[in-house]
Amino acid sequence: MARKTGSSGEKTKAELRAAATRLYARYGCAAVSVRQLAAEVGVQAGAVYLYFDDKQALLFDLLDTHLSALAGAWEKASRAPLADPLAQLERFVIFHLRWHLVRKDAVFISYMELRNLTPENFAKIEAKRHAYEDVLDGILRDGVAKGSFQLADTRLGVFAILGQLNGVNVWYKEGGRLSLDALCAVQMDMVRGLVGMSTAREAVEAAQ
Amino acid sequence: MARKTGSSGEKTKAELRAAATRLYARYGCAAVSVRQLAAEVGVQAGAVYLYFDDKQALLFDLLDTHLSALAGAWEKASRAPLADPLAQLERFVIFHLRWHLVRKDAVFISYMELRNLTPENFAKIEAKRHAYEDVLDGILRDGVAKGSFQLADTRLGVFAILGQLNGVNVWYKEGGRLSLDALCAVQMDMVRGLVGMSTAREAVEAAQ
DNA sequence: CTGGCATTTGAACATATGTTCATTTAACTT
DNA sequence: AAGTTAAATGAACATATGTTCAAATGCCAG
Repeated sequence: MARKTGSSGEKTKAELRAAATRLYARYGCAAVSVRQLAAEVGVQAGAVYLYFDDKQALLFDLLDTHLSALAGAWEKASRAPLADPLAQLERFVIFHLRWHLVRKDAVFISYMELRNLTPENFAKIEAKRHAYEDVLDGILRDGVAKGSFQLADTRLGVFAILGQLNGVNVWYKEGGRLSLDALCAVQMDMVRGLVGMSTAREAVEAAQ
Repeated sequence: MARKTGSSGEKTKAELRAAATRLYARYGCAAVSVRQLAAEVGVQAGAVYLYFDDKQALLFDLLDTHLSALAGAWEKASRAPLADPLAQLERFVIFHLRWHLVRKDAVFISYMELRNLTPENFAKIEAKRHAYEDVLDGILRDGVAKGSFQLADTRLGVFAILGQLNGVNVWYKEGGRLSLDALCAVQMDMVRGLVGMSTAREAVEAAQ
């Protein structure tokens, strides 16, 4: 047996990407062998090297694609200008939650497998992540400048908010006791408090 | 060569634990071989099996020790009764930050290597982590019950706060622009806002 | 129907892996 | 000084690893 009936290069490559995302998230990149990955797609180990130079290139491809897609999606979502810092913050929070919650595996990998990148690849990925963090930083700075937010340090605010939001990925299960909309509302409520806008009470009452 | 001069079982075991914590945090459990670990301590691979049944047992030992120590430390730190929910919350936040910031490697492992545990071991570790989360949940419930905190959902509050605080472990470097005390103050400030106590403005002004 | 191209195999390579154990040496007891 | 115990070796085992490549097969244009 050699070439399979109905085979296509792009299809196999896409399947490899998807399988790698799934397996790396579940077991870790180092714990998944090329043979396991290939088997998941129904192919021999050697076939993987037709699409990726080596294991490192595949990992980098996954993270790089993920972060580029994130940047693109935000650019699209933030096209309409908003004057109010709180509205900007809300747009960011909801975008972030929704985008990340449907990409749990990729998100997980993009944080956990950083240490398995070569230094050059690591630098590239970090630069993209940094750019995304700067988006939120800009919103916070704007809010502080306009007197809407009270934050002693916007950089710490960025990490606090992203830490809070990324935590959701760990425990949130679709179809649980909380709908996605309700989740977003509660999270946004806490973020609003975090940045020093104390409209929390009204929001709590509205949610009850 | 067999037994080395000045060797002691407890010492070697402790060194193995320390080396494993360091290496696992840096490269991941699956990516560190028993030989690498042994070499880090200046010993042969076989020696590792005098102290741990296998790789899994070593990993479990690290996580279990870590979480037990956390529980013990909190019990000690929280002995004095506090009536005010905000004071309780402040005690928790500062305890959490200080305890975790000097154990970065162990903390990192205790989150990242969960997936490499057997199901039984995983369950044991999760139970301990859950117990710790319940501490914070209790504080939040108390604060809500007494009308101090405004939170739509204390469980989500737990995850939000722990997410925020654990994020610190990723970026905080000792000797950076922020002292540990200043860090705690800013973080507590944001937590205060998050739970709906809007004393943020005064704190910001005090910090300036 | 045929020839070239795209796609995949399967075997092979060198090396690394987790784990076991008989053997050796150091330290402690008497 | 002799005998016992504690600590560590180093070689061996079976298997798994990432990676390469000539050969084989399916697809499509002429």
